[in-house]
Amino acid sequence: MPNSKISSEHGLADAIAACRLKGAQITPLREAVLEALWFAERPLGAYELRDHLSEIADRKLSAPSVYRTLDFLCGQGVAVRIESRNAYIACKRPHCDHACILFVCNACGLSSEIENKKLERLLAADAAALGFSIDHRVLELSGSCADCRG
Amino acid sequence: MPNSKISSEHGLADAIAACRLKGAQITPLREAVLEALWFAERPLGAYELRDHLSEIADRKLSAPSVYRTLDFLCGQGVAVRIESRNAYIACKRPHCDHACILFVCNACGLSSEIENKKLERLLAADAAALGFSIDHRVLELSGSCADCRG
DNA sequence: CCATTGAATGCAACAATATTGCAATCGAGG
DNA sequence: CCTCGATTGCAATATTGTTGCATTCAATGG
Repeated sequence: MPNSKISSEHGLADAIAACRLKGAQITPLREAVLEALWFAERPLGAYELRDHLSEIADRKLSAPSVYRTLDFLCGQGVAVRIESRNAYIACKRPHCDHACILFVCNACGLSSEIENKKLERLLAADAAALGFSIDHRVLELSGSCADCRG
Repeated sequence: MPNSKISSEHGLADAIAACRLKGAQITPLREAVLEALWFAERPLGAYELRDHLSEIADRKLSAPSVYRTLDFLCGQGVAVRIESRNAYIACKRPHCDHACILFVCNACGLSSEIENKKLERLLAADAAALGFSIDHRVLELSGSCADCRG
C-alpha cells in the first residue's frame, strides 16, 4: 500500500508541471492555493481558503486574489468549482476532460469525480435532440459516501 | 396550435391545485411568486423576483420573504433552483420527479427540463459502485439553445 | 364570540460570496 | 536598463442568503 501523502504530493507536482507545459505561469500564490486544495480533505470555500492561506503566509490575502487564482486554476483544469456549494476542490485526475460527474459526501466532504462515457453519450444525444449546444456542464450529486452511511 | 399563454395559465392553476391537494397552504405571496416565475421567460434571481413583485404589489417585499417562499415552492416541486446561476424557474412538469436534466440557454435563458431514464440508471449504477447514497442531484447544462445558435 | 395556537409574513441587521477599478509590483525579453 | 504585459494588492462595493424576533392571520377548540 503506497504512502498516500507522498503519492498525492507527486500528483500535485505533476499537475503543476502539466500547467507549465501548457505555457501557464505558476506563481507562488497559485501554487499555494492549489496545494491547499490538494491536501484539503473536503471542498473549501474561497474565504476559507483565504483564511487558511493567510495563516500560512502570515499576511492577509485579499478576496479578489483568491478568486482570481481560483479562476486561473479552474481554467487550467486543476481545480473545480462545486456550484452547489460555492466551494472548490483540486482535480487530481490529470487527464480529466472534465466531462465527469462529481459525488460529494455531505458528512465528510469526500468528493469523487467519476467518468462515464455512456452517460456522456446520453447527454450529448439529449442535447442534440434539443438542438442545444453545451458550453458548460454541472453534474453534482450530494449524499453520503460509503464510509459515512452508518 | 394551442394558445401558449392560455395553456400556461392552465398549467399554473393546475400546479397550484396540486399543491393544495398535497395539503400545502397556497398564500397570495406564494401564488404571486410562482406566477412571476411561471411567466418569466428566463430564470430569475431572488432579488430580481423581489423587485418585480415589489413593483406589482407597490410595496417593498423583504429578502427573507422571497427566500422563504422560494424554499417552499422548491419543496413543493413547483419551482427549481438553478445552482449554477443562483436563480429560479417554475417547474412546469406536474408529474416531474425531479430526476431530470436542465438545459439553460446562456443567450435567452430558455430552460428545458428533460427526463432520461437511461441516464438515471447510469447515475444510480455509478452511485451504487461507489457505495454512495444520493440525497440531491444537480444536473445543469448551459450553452445555446436551437434558436440562439445563429 | 373569544382565546389559543401554529403557520406565515415583516423587518432590521448581518453574514457570506463575489466583483470592479485602479494602483503597485514583478519578470521576461529587447 | 527599459518596456510591456501579467500578476497581485487593496478599497470599495455588489450580490446573494440568513438569523432572530416581532407581528399578523387563520384555523381550532372552548
